[in-house]
Amino acid sequence: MIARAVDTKTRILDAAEKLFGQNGFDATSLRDITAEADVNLAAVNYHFQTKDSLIDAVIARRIEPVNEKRRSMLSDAGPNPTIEQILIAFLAPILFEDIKQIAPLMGRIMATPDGFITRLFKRHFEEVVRLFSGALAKALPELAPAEIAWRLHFTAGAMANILTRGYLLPEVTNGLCDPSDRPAVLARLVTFAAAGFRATEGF
Amino acid sequence: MIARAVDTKTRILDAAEKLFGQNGFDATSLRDITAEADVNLAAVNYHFQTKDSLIDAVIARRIEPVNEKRRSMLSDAGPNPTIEQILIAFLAPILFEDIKQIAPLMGRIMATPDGFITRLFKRHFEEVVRLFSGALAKALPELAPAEIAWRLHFTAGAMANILTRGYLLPEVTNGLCDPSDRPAVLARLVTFAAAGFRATEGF
DNA sequence: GTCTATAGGTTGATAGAC
DNA sequence: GTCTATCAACCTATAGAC
Repeated sequence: MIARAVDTKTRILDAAEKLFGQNGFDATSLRDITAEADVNLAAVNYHFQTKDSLIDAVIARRIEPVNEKRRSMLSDAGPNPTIEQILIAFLAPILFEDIKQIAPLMGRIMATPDGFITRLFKRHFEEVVRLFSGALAKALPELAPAEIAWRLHFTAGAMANILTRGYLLPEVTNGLCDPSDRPAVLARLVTFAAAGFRATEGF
Repeated sequence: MIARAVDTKTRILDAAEKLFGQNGFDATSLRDITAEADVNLAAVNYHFQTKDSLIDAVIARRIEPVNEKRRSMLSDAGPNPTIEQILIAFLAPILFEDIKQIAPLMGRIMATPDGFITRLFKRHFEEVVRLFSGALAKALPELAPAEIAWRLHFTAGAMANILTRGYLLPEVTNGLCDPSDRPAVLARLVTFAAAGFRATEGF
């Protein structure tokens, strides 16, 4: 009998992460997951009790490292970071997570407005959003707090759209845009968002 | 017997639109829809054959008027519209559709990456995206076409985030932001995105 | 911890009376 | 066109053997 590289619980988490990212939480059944993981159906309920609890575990496993990276990058930028440094600290950790194939999952979380997922979203993102709002408010003292919140919301939406629908860009532009070149995507989004943050209120 | 205000087919479309917007396409069963519409389950299959076909009908009914409004607003702005005019023509028709309660549906479409919805999305949006990309390219001749596409993608993401997760802003900011004030939201997003479009490439 | 088997509920779609 | 009744397929979750 060939020993497995990882234990059943991790196999389930990996398979669930992949399929949730690909097809969404609703559209992925526990049977899809156990087939992908090559484990028995009942193992899911043994390790995670319910499907909702599995979703929670899948998300929690990935979000905290991203937020930790955000905090450390923001901290590394010193006591008076530029807007660009703040935006990079906010965006780079999640954009570059693609390598581990978890960006689709993050995109899916951003794109699922249902109550349960929203609660997870708030639980894991609210604190880091407050941290970055504070940093941006310090870098842009002339901008009202509400305006900071709005513009961070816009930036997060742009980011989410890359994660969820980035693949559409090459199709619409006949290959002109390449969403898989993450450093270039990051540079573009930071340029765009930084200019947006520096804009004078009203038009 | 009290005559109904609208026929069964329209009642189904209205109920489906409402529930798809609220809870998503997957999470809304045909039984949910027929209960909301107060019609018989079999009526759905009689009028629309399949659920996918119903989804198509619901989306098609709303998207074309929005795109028509976009085209006419862009046309009304004359042969050399400003970036602000172009962005307003693109954003206002969908942001102000909220009054008819269809913004949740639009947000849901933007936020559903699954294959079938994506095909509908492309079918109904690709042409108008090309039209506005062309207008922006004309207004910003120094900007590479790929850059136009990227920045319109960012703007659409910000817009989608308002439609899908705008309700989070008052919660996170303790009521500082009011997403229901659509003219103010439009002004803010246009200010933000116009500055982003005018940004110099690279940082 | 892992399995088989199944309970118990939902779904989309249809057949056939009226 | 609208109804009742129902099918076949799917789902999550669990009980109980090993």
